Amino acid sequence: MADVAERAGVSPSTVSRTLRGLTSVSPQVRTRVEEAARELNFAISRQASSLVTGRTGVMAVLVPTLDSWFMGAALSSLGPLLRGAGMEMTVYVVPDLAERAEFFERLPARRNADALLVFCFDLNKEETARLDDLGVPVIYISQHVEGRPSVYVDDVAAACRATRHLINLGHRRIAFAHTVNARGFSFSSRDRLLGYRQALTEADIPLDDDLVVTTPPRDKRGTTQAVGNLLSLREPPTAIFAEQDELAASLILSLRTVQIEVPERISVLGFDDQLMAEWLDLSTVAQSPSDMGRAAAELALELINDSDADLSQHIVLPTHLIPRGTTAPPPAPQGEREGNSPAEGRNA
Amino acid sequence: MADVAERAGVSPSTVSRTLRGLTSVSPQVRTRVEEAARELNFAISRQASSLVTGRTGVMAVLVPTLDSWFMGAALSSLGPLLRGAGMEMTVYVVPDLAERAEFFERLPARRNADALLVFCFDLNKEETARLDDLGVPVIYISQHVEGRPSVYVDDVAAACRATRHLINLGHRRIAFAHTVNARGFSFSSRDRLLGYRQALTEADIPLDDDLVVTTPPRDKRGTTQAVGNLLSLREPPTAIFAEQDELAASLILSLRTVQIEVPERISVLGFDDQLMAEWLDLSTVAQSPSDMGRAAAELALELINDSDADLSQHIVLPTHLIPRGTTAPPPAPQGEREGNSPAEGRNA
DNA sequence: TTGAAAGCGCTAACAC
DNA sequence: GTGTTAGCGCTTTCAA
Repeated sequence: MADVAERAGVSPSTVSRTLRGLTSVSPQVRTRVEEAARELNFAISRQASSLVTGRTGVMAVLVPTLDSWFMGAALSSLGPLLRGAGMEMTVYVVPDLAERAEFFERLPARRNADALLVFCFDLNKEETARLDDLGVPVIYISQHVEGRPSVYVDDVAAACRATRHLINLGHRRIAFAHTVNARGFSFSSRDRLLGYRQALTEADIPLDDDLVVTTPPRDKRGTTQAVGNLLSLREPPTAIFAEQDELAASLILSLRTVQIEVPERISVLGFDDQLMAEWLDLSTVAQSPSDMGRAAAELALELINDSDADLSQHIVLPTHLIPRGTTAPPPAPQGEREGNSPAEGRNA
Repeated sequence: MADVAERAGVSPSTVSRTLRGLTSVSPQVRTRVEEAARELNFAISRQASSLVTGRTGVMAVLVPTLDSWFMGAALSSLGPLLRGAGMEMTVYVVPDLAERAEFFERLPARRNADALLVFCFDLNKEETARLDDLGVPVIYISQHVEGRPSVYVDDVAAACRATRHLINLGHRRIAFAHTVNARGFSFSSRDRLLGYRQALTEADIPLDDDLVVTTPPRDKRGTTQAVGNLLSLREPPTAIFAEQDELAASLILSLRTVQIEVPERISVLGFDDQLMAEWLDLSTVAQSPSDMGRAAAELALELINDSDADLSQHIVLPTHLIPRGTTAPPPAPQGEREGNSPAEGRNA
């Protein structure tokens, strides 16, 4: 910077003012400085400036993985948005409990970011408290934390509506498939199961734990086995609600492998509306991770700038049921009908 | 830090030494300092320390998007590896040409990172030169840049082998499907086309531009249309080599929609071996983005520490042809046979 | 509108 | 093994 100042024949302060776009610089000086900076290929060191301003210009992002549709979409939308605000994005990938313990022990984001975006972690009280005294705003995405800024969809309601869709089609034996996650990374999954149960209860359909199956994530064999378990039940399901599209896709392919047509014999309903849902013509519940990312980033920027902004606001984004080709009425009418709620046609 | 020093009854230097894990601290003092640091919830400011050490502790990563299988896998493996080396990862998402121009204009990584990992960009000379004078090592991933450290797979050879697999099965009308990318983001795609052409030429199969189709990325309609174009050719293909699994998946579903069985009527071969390949039982060429990420990170760390390390080494990672259920011999023997190369059975 | 000087929080070189 | 001191590159008073 001293070099630039010398070359432009001004003081370092003036160079600083110019490069930060302050107005209190005469046009001629401004041109001279900018030219010198360009010639010397100069860029301000964030390290040095943040040392004095107290701002790092960094948005920290905590994610369990980047290898998922949700994270990819959410963070891709984040990047350009932050750039617009002059911020950079540093990403902490914390895939398992060991890394997680270490993260919370060392808390590397402390003093090294202006805000922290926490994605998809099911934090315990202690962890939340630890983040609280990070000294910067912490925004929770795809999870709701009491009294802290959060951005999420109402998974319970969405799953409930989705399940009702199946009920309204005439299904009464409805399975719920979810993936086992490492403990502490599965907020939405739990809520979706709640929604499923709620819909069944409302429709007076008895809950049957045999209909709730669990598979390891992204495991073809596990899915096949789950399908086998469901089919070998005395009264097998006529519909399966999968907690995620990926799982739904896997289920459909497993079912077709054993010559069970979807939706003729069994309906399958997903959650997410990611790309493969359209390809597979999969009925699903749409949510938009990029909207969530954007909302979270905007909220974070607001909290950074207004130190006295509302720290406990929750942004609940909408979901949409998208009926496609994998859900249809069950193959043969099930005997009992009496419990059917009279309202709500098929337009759940 | 001064607070910690005071609380522990030592000087700031000692605190610094302790927290950096230097050995020249007596055990008792070390315990006292660590305790004080914990009690005060103190963490070192990277900003301040990098100002004096000249190291930022940051690995910058330049990617076109995060919303893709390749990036997700590559960066997920990167995170923990960097953490192990005490580094953080800041990600620059540069999705289009406008953002790209701005990135290269401002070069925000300058002085704010110890190394830069450039993923999947097909850079021009000027851009490469601009990165050269960034002052830190720049590693190119999934692309080869002459004289610069690069990590990639041999797309030409892999595509050639893959095409030979189809030829060896008896196919002679082989289509190549690729996605249109924004100019400058499509290094591998180009190389895979080259490999395809090379294999055909070696087998004396005439190149036919009608067999090379292009679709917008992730566009169902575009795929459907491409399939339509291929099927309406006077002599339609009996096999399609898709530049990526995603595209292959989309093609298969399009084909099945119009009642064309895969592989009975048309074989489909992908590239990547991502999750959906296994699900769809898709024959494909496997590459490992996480290995590429790891190799790149290790190379970067080496270049950071050895200023005189070999700056032009290229790491070429292996690919594997994985024949699964979507490739089979063509339905009916094609008339002409004379051009067949005698070598190489079916074990391409 | 510009410059001089102080200092942000840390580390490194040197003394003890 | 520990403390003292100078200074990394910037921004920010304050004075001119």
